Amino acid sequence: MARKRGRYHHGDLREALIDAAVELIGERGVRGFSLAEASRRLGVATSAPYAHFADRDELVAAVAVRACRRFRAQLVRGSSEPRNPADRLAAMARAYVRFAGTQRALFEALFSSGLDKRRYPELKAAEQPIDDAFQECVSALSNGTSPEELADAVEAAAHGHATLLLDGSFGEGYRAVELAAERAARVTLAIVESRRLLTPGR
Amino acid sequence: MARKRGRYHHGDLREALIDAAVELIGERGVRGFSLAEASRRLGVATSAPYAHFADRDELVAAVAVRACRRFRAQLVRGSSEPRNPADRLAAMARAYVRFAGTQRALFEALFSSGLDKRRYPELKAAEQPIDDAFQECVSALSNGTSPEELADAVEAAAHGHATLLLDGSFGEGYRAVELAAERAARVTLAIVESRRLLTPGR
DNA sequence: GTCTATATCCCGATAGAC
DNA sequence: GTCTATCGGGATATAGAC
Repeated sequence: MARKRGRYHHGDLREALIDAAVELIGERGVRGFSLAEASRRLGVATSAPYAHFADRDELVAAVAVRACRRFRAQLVRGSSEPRNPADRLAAMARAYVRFAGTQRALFEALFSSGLDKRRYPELKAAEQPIDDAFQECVSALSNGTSPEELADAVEAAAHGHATLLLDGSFGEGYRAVELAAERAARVTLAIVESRRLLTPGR
Repeated sequence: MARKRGRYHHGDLREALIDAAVELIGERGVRGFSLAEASRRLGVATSAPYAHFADRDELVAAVAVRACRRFRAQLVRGSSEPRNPADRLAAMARAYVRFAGTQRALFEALFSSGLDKRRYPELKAAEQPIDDAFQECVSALSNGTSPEELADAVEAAAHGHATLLLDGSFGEGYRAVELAAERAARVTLAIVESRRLLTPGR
């Protein structure tokens, strides 16, 4: 835990770099993030990171992997209290948007990094639990639709609200986050109620 | 229209730069776009663009403005044929996703550029007609909800499908685009049907 | 409006010492 | 595992000629 102190890292530089990356992305966005500046912040040589990451993108991918875990945790926690399935799903959508609004850097690393995810199988693997969380939450009310389609629909709706929130469409600040989250929750309830329309094939 | 020909531009370099930017963004994403390379493609000096744009971001913003116009046109065209309001709205959501899938570069310039839109009032102005298109389409069925909330909900749902599509969540290629577009259209119908849930206040 | 030339800066990545 | 040193590349932006 000797971060930002001396010139030498006897701790876990790998973890420290991920922390620094999150900070930097939070301040300037993924676009303005560089390996060199992360090193400077930690007081290590710009070559030091290469002992832990093959290149810049690999560090960003590591941030994304961490994001997946936190994200899933927040989704599960946020949706645990309501009793009935529809409300749980709506709470999950709300948690989804709140995560984007409050953990902007992590959300960006996950969805706005411009990374080619096909090149990072571990990231793909880390994303799966997020989908799974929706699936689980949905399984109790799949009557009338395939669970996959309902889960995907809700996830997409939440995702849309989240990204538009980060784009400024809901305004700025705490109020904007809550507004977007609430909207996403309501849309979720609407989708659930009319879920039979999601699979018109039958 | 003497693009890519000689060394000197007697035409409209400003427009040519926007064209080149669209091409480049399409090939490497916004992230990998540079003013310098756009110049190189056109065979002009790297300093030439500065006669038309203050900096790199201003060119990207110009691309985004063009994107707004095309986007709106496609939304309006795509949603003009169905007779009843709900189907029109669903068609608009479908067109939204198709635009993202087929005009990737323009969609990225608009939503994944990392631009601070507050700095580009003309861009804000150019975005308005897109919201308006949804508003108009929604006005015929606002019974039970405020038109704004219904329009925003559908827009967010479409946007979520669009961004997840570009992220690869629906797979790659033509099939993926149509799948995502169809899903967005169905979700729209579900939202419309249960739209009274969007405004629980009353 | 465009060119040539240039200044500056930053970044990614590697080599070799400790 | 980290440092020093360095190479090579590319980008932004300006100055001044045509």
